Amino acid sequence: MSRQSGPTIKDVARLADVSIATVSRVINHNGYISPKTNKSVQDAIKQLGYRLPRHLRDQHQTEKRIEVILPSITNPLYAELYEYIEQRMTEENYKAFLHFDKGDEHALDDYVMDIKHGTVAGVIVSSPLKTVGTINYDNLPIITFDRYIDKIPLVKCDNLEGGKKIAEKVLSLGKKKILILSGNRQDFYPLNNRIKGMLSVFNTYNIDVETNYINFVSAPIERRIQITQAITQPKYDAICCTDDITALLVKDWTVKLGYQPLVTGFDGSSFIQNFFPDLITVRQPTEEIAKLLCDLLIEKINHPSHHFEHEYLLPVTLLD
Amino acid sequence: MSRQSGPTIKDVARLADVSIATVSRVINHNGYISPKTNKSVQDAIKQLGYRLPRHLRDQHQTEKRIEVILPSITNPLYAELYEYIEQRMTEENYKAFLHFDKGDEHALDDYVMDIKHGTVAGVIVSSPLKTVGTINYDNLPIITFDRYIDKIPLVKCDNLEGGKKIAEKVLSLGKKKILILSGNRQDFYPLNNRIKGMLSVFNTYNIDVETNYINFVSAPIERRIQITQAITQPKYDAICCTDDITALLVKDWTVKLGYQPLVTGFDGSSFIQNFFPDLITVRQPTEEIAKLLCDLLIEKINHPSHHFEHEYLLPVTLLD
DNA sequence: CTGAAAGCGCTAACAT
DNA sequence: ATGTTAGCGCTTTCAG
Repeated sequence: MSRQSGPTIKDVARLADVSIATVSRVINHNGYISPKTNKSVQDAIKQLGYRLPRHLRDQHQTEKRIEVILPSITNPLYAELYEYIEQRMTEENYKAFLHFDKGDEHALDDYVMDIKHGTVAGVIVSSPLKTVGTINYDNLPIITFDRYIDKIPLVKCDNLEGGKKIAEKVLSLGKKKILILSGNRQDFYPLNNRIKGMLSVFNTYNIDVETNYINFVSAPIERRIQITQAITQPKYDAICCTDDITALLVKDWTVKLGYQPLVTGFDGSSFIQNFFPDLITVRQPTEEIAKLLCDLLIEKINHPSHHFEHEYLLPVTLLD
Repeated sequence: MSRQSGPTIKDVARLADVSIATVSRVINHNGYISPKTNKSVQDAIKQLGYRLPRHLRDQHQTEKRIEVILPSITNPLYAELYEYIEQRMTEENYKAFLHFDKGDEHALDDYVMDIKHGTVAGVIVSSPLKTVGTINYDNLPIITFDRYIDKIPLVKCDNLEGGKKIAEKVLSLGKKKILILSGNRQDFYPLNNRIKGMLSVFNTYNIDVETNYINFVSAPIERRIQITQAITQPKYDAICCTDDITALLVKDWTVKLGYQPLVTGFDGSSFIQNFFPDLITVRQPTEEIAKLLCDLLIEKINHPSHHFEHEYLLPVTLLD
């Protein structure tokens, strides 16, 4: 094996005139060390610019790793969520690592192995990953944001309530002919809670409502095309989208088409709040979601066999 | 040391009835292995769900790491840049890791050590990090996006040209009284090239131009406040901002103030192009920047002593 | 409080 | 083509 070129504890030990065991101890604040040797070792470390190599940092859990798997950070919702997660995890002395879902449904297996190898402390997922039959996920330190994966605890906002609030708002504005547009095929069937919430209200008032979806594609350009196909004529009073990005695209398209229905979104990231303050949408409490995800995960890391709910619901706010 | 709980190559070896060396060879596609043993080993690996632990994956460079240090991904420009970097690095069989600049100016040192330990392959930075005197950065696999850090090669778009294009556009629209507003104090002094470009054009035509800046703060809310302080009266024909986010904030504020100067931005991320198609701005070629960053870095990893320019300039497009 | 030494899971000569 | 064995840099008993 090629010898590492940076300084090792051996070098530090030699310089400080102690054994490598002692150096190890001061690095890990382990066992007792006399103030005197401590100082001389610290000095040697500084002088040589010594640092524990990464691979040993996670072999020995010096740096507790959390893997975060997201579909993309191009959507401000996820970008913000990740930044909050990263912040909180840092506060709690963990280190977050971001991964994108590459369409490999079995990606989770690898992380599970890493957990078993003791080399990652926990995982946060918000991608539609699959579970593998032979593994028991019950006591594993994994938490999900808004995705159902087997028995893994899930955190999400109250989508049903959000859908209702949107619908009520739309009704209060006197809209009668409505399209519910899902920005995502998966969410369309089985019907997701946002749509269910909207429908429950609309149906109560016998409102004329249609539903449609566009296939999920991350590139806005392609979504655009699908939207133009879904909305060809100005026949709706209001178009209720299941996410903000779709809403913005719809808004843009309808303007071009020369008609201006009410368009509503869903998610309400800070970015959207700041730069599209006029969009009627529902705010997912990103910061609170991140906090809860982290806190639950850490709880699960420390007490694998504690009882966890299958679902944690966070309240939602209408932005109008 | 606590024994790792996942299966090890030892287990695989036992099951496949070969030596651990053989298992190691099939894992690393090293040396010669008979098709027969290969198969039995592969089977054993599958059966046990064996996986090379992370720490060994990077100890032995099985997975070549690239560390990417960014200020934030809350700005779509950086979010997109990172996604492109991540994509390209994956294509090239590297694995990208995202880190946020935590205000620790000496963060680079740690990465340098990791490089020397052979445990990270390269680094891409876009944060104002400091360099440490004792280290020679010349042949180190580090590349910068739009930041001057000592002798590290830098990739950026042609900010000077971008500034000129913006100014020409503004003039062509007949604007006479202009404010150049920097969204970032650091960029204001020493004057950055975007502003220099604008000024060079405005001055040629003897246009009445003022300059101002707001202190950089990532939270848009705080920026808002600063903007309201910078722009209290409708005295400008046009306000040229050095980034899109600031431009959006300014636009929003001026509307509220009841006057509508021409507002221009800078960056032109896909997000902005898609959702603010009306904003006059300059497009940084994010994808090309990412590609160049990656390609140069990989070149530098493989040929540390090749000659590299100090600066690589990518062309810019006016979006109007 | 500190050092010697065994061991971690793996890779890489060196044999055969 | 495969096994044996000596490391790798560090942590962790176990003595003293």
